[in-house]
Amino acid sequence: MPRRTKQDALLTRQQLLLAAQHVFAEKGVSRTTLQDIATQAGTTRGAIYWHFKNKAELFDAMMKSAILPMEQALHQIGHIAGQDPLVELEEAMLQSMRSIATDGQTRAIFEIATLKVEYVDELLAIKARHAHSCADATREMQRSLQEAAVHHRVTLRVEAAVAAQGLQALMAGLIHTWILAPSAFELVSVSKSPIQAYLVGLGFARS
Amino acid sequence: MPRRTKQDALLTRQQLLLAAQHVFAEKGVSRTTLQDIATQAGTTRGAIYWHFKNKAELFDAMMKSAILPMEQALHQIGHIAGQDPLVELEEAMLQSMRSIATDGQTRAIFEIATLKVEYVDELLAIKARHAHSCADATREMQRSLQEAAVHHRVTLRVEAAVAAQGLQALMAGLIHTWILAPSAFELVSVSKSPIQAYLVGLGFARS
DNA sequence: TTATACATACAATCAAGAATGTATATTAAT
DNA sequence: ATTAATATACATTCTTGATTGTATGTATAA
Repeated sequence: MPRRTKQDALLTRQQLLLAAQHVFAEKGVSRTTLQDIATQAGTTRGAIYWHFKNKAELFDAMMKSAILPMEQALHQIGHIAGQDPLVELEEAMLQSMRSIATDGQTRAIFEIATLKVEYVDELLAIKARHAHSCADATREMQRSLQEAAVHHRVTLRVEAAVAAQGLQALMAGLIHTWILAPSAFELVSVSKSPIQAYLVGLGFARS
Repeated sequence: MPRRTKQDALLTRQQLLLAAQHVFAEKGVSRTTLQDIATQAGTTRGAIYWHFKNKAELFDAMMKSAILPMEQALHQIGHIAGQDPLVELEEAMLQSMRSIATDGQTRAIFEIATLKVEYVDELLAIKARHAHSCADATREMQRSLQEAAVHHRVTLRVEAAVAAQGLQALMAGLIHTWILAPSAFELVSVSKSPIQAYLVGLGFARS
């Protein structure tokens, strides 16, 4: 039955990525066999080896396909003209939390990235990419904080780069802690106050 | 040559744990074979199977042996009578950071726990233990924050439990981000200001 | 007709675990 | 104090299952 149309091929490729996401989240990356993924996708290993070189590249592609939309969404919230940059920053962070807490796909990706994969050998490149997007996020936050400082006419009590590093860490820590034990607290509602407290501590007036 | 003395046996056990730590940090848990660990320890797989049931229990024992001293150290810093609880809390957090940044053993453990292991199946129990000690730390922080609030005669601007959750997340996030890219910033010095900012944001006066 | 998009079959590797071997420390009896 | 008996602390060997990569088959779209 092989040799389907190009659209069909693209579809099976996407199904493979989706299947990989499911199985990785359930069994962890190292323990999922390509057979597992093929079965979940309703195909055979042959299809996987046609679309991807091996498990590492499949995982790589899966991560990219999942992270790209998130990065774009985060980057797009540069800032609407005239808006309060601080409110925008806060809202962007909480929005990220919201999607993690409510959207199963997003949550699965975070679970895999933080608890279900070992960053060694071929996967070290992916770790590097995570570090990179982490640094990017921090820079974005730094810019937002500086703009907000100008907008609110306050001087940051902490050097901007360090302040941004702290804010990024606070967000990452909240997410990480929640992923580790989602029933321990409600991500979005609990995140709000600490973020505001931190911003107040940086010098912004409490709203 | 077998049947050595009991002290010898205990020594090989500890060497196995140390070897496991090294190899796990280097190759990741799932990819290290028991042969790897045995070789690194200068013994054979027979020794491992004598002391431990399988790799999962060896990993479990390794984590316990490494985490117990840390937990004790953290718990012992309950508080010296008459001291400022806030200063003590800050100092305890920075001290943890310091040991992670300077002590190779501690750092290796954190690296394994955050980047080199997949928490699935038999290792889910260890994930649960992490979550548990995470919750413990948060409770300790909550207590410290409340005592500090009394001591400084301020009312927390954020509910104590939530404030503690935020503080724990901030610390966890800083550590996690640093483990992901140690060369990106200096853990101890960069952590100080954000922690203070957060505490100020909770309502404590800036010192 | 040819390259594509897979499915199927095959070979090779590899690690786990169990079984077994063995030399020595302990212990109890003499 | 010796010595026999036994349990200990491993080392070695073997089997088995699982997974990977590759090679080949094949029906169909282009």
